[in-house]
Amino acid sequence: MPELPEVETVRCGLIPHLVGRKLVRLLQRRRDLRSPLPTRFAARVEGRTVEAIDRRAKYLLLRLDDGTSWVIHLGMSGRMTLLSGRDAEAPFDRHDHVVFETDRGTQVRFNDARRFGVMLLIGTDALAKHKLFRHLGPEPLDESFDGAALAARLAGRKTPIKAALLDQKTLVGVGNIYACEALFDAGISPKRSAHTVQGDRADRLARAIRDVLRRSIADGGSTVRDHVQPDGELGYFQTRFKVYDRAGLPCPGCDCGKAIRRVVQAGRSTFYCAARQR
DNA sequence: CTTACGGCCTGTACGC
DNA sequence: TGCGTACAGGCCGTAA
Repeated sequence: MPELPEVETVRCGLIPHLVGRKLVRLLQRRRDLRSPLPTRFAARVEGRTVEAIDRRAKYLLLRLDDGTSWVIHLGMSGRMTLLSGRDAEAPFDRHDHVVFETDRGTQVRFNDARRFGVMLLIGTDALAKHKLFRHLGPEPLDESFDGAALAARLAGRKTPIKAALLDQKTLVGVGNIYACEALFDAGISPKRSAHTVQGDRADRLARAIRDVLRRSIADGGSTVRDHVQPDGELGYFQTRFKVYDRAGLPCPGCDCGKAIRRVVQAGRSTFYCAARQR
């Protein structure tokens, strides 16, 4: 489900309930996510205190007090929901794969119908060198991310700019929705060869990426089908989409009067306005 | 090194 | 109603 804004929304929803709390019980209801859950998972988590929750790319990082990071990726359909009191006694859904509780009685359920999600326990020192993290590009919301940084990552690349934005080696956190939206906001065609996005175009695109991600976080992310905040609230940024999933509707950006088009690039739907985006 | 593609899963929407 | 198909917010491994 989640791109950067959805993961960030989940992170912020979990922090008040988990940071400083001891994890007292973990139930593993099935092991076979994208990769198998950690061996002796419950024993390695129970009794640990969560010191912080960070995010790198689309990964949540629960920092435990024994120097390990509990790495969680939500895949396409993963959710983390908080339950307390009576609600915590509700029967499990068939896709509630991992359930855990804190010393304050808060229950967290990790639900992931498609099982593209990931959970790992990795020593915090070793994280940056781990194969899942080693090749990740820059964080778009870091202060140092700007047009020049983006342009440097795009130099020499012949793939379409849309595909380059989805590649987490270029930059992290952008998925199909926000790639479409950012390209629209920047007025750049998704088909343009990535290496031609330099100078002013790269400045506009870097700014558009940062803006769209920030505005979505402010709205609690986008609830297209799966995303819910940990407290059960929906996200609302989908009401502000200008092109994503709007094929055939009029372009909202100018008076071009053209309809939003849908094409397939790298196996994913791209939505754009052929008049406004060059 | 880069790029393209199949595959991983389940659920849902749609056309017949 | 059922059935088949296409598609869905991600990413990995492989091959060229």
